[in-house]
Amino acid sequence: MNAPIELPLVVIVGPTASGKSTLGVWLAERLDGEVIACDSTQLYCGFDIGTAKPALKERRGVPHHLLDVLDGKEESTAGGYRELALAVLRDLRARKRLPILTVGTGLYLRALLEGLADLPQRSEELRERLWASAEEHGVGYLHRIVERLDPESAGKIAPADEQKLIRTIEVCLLTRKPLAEVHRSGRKPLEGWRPVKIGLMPPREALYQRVHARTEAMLAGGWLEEVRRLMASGVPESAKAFDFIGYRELRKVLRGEMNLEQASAAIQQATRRYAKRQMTWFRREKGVHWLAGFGDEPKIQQEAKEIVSPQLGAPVTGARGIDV
RNA sequence: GGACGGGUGGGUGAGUGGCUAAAACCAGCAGACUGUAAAUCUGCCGCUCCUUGCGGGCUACGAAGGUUCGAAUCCUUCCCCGUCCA
Repeated sequence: MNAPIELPLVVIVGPTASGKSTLGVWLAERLDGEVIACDSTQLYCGFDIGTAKPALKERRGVPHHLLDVLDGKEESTAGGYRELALAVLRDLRARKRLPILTVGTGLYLRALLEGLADLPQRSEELRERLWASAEEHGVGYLHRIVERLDPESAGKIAPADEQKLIRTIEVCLLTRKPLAEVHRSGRKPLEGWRPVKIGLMPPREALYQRVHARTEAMLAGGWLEEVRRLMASGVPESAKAFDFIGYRELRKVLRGEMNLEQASAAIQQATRRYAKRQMTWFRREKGVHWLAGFGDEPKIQQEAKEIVSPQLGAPVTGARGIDV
């Protein structure tokens, strides 16, 4: 298979509420682009307000991809996202449109750009058994198993990190090889695209203020009603999407375990922590042009355009970036 | 005015003479993370100094005194908060 010609791919990273969507649309309007959401929560149909999914009017006629592609009962995965995104990229290549990725979920971006090792998908039966015996045998049990199956990975995972331990055991059992070894077999990075990465990093205080204001606005905009409707429409309580920030708190409100005021405070706090984790992740992302502001600020938008524009014509130059 | 109960680090709150710069939890900060990632987990968390060590100094449990080799912990007075009695 011949390697396809490299085309530019705009990637916008940043914490929640930093204005990625706004900047994405703004750039798309000026550069013949289409937006591809890279957000594990915006994938879900019906989960709109709380996931800060851009509303139709905010999309301003710019096509948006990978919103509303799962129903509430399904579960997204990094590998699944990669497949979906690759299909969209093929489509945009054929139609000669500039893809603009708005990225909230760092893992999904990495899965798309750097690929994933050839690992089996999750196995629910296996996981259930592991959870059960983990509960029975107490903390440390899973870690001891990993030490036996894959000492190298065991050294990298904390004994309390059951989620990662289970994934490791799962892969070891299904592939009959240590995870660490399977990882060494390599990943298949994205071919045919040259990422141009823009990072939004507004001042911490200002970001938190936006998070607070946005939470209030979402609640005023009918978020609780949305949750009520989703529950009534048959999305099971156990659905993954109901564990997203805000959705879990608002379910408590509906169950009478919490009042709206408490929920609002809890949501703001959880969102702040989430934003912080995103920043930790994105700071390590290579080749990002960082901008110290919000994506809806004209100054920032202009700067972003000045970074992207020169990259559009240039054929096969390697992506250059400023590391922070 | 009287009787109790209480005032602890950013918050909640344990601690009743040395093992206490003070549990635990939360918040905060930093970090890890290849199919749950809006998840999961880790470290730090009074100030300060350096020869970064289970190191030194300083400050700290409402305030001021006192007892003691040693006090957040005991005593005295004062100030504040809560409940009850007048």
